[in-house]
Amino acid sequence: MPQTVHPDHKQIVTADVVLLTVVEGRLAVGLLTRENEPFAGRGALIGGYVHADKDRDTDATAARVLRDKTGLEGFFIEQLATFSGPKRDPRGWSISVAYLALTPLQRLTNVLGEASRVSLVPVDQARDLPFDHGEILAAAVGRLRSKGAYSTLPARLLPEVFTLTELQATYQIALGVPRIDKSSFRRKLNELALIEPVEGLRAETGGRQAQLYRLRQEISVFERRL
Amino acid sequence: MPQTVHPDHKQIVTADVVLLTVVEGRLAVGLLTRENEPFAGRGALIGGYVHADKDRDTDATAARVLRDKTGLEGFFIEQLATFSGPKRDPRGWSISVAYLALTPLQRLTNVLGEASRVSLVPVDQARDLPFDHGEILAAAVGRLRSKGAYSTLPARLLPEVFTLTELQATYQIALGVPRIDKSSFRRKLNELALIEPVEGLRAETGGRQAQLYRLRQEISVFERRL
DNA sequence: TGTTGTAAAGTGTATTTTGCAACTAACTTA
DNA sequence: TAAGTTAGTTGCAAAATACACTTTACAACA
Repeated sequence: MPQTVHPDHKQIVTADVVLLTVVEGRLAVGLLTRENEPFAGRGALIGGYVHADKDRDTDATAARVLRDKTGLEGFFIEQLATFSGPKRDPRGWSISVAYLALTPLQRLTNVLGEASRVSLVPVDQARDLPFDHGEILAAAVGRLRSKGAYSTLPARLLPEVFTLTELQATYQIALGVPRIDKSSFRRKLNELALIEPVEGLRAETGGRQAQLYRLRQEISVFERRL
Repeated sequence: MPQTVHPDHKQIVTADVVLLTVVEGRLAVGLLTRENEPFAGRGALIGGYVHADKDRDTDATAARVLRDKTGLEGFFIEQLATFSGPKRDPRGWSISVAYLALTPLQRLTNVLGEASRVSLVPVDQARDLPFDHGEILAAAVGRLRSKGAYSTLPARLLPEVFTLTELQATYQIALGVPRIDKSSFRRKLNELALIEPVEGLRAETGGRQAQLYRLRQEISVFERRL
């Protein structure tokens, strides 16, 4: 904490959101075409200035920015890390608190038309992002991959109600692994009591109907032994 | 990232470091007696303003602050999280990038005398810290506890060279568990090839001399299955 | 209406990992 | 040289996990 007088440097303080979802079995990031300089016309993370007068904290900035730019609210969002330095923004020394947001694709359908500026790009094709957004995206994907293995993060990529097959497929995509064993996966879900069944079955496909489940919101991170 | 004109609010941007070590078998945090208002005379985390002109990024701020206030360099340090809001600092809306630093107690001996302003307080006795430093401390301890179980973080609380018994004791303290099984602990260390023996034995105590080891720097985080 | 295709859900078991306890080794002290 | 202390190893039972296979439930269609 400050020991000396507040220095007079004007610092750019922003929040940037990495909005991830699953498109055709692949992780995709929501990018916004920039209207203003710098990098006007390029696709970048969803971000904006922190407004000290109206934002309770940077979490609120992230939520506000997401709401303003997509028109939607209630995303799952958590703080990722903070990026800073003189080079990352051509306007000068800047600091950006980055957030990871996860959403089912279904929520975004209204936002994706021609009219909107939001586009979804597979994460492995999102190259040459402006600022240090490539680095921020890599950190977000890394967080999802590593924390996903011991948390319910990947479930946030699905609607509130889902089948176990959908959940497993989503974990596989989020973790970037080819295949998780079905019985192991379900055994863990039961042991940890992460999910609970809800009324109703899902038909959709040609076979047996699947039981629907939702997250039991209490638990989100579980333990590992040494 | 910014879409609009840079707002004119002057935001306080700081870095705060949670310096943890082990004192008499317990986790302790390094606190600094504040010289200036607000909270002059109280013990607080080691922090300072980000200087956009001389700090490469906030990581550099944290390292600089730690060096300036303790006179020491080369601490293990990693970014923790960022705290912000209008209330946490009485001077106004502020944002603080918090860092977790770990050190062996031995490194601090010169800094702890009467002359120095650094004091070590057991983490469970560090109550009523100024600003939101209590919350930041809790986040740091939480990070060490959770990430410690699948990383070499706890080893950073020891000197570069250590015995396996010391390492195990340190893991137990860092993770806050009463006892880890000796053979399981050593089996894992070997499987993961986290450490390597160095020349020399440690006598110290009344029994058999212990082989000395150091971290193999390549690996710091290891995996778990689902 | 019975056969076939498909996906969900459950079962059995071999294998791996872990936890516990005892044991051997090396050194100090008296 | 006997007793005390800590380091390091080993064997085995119990638990957790991965893999293959079976059963259940539904749709489509001859």
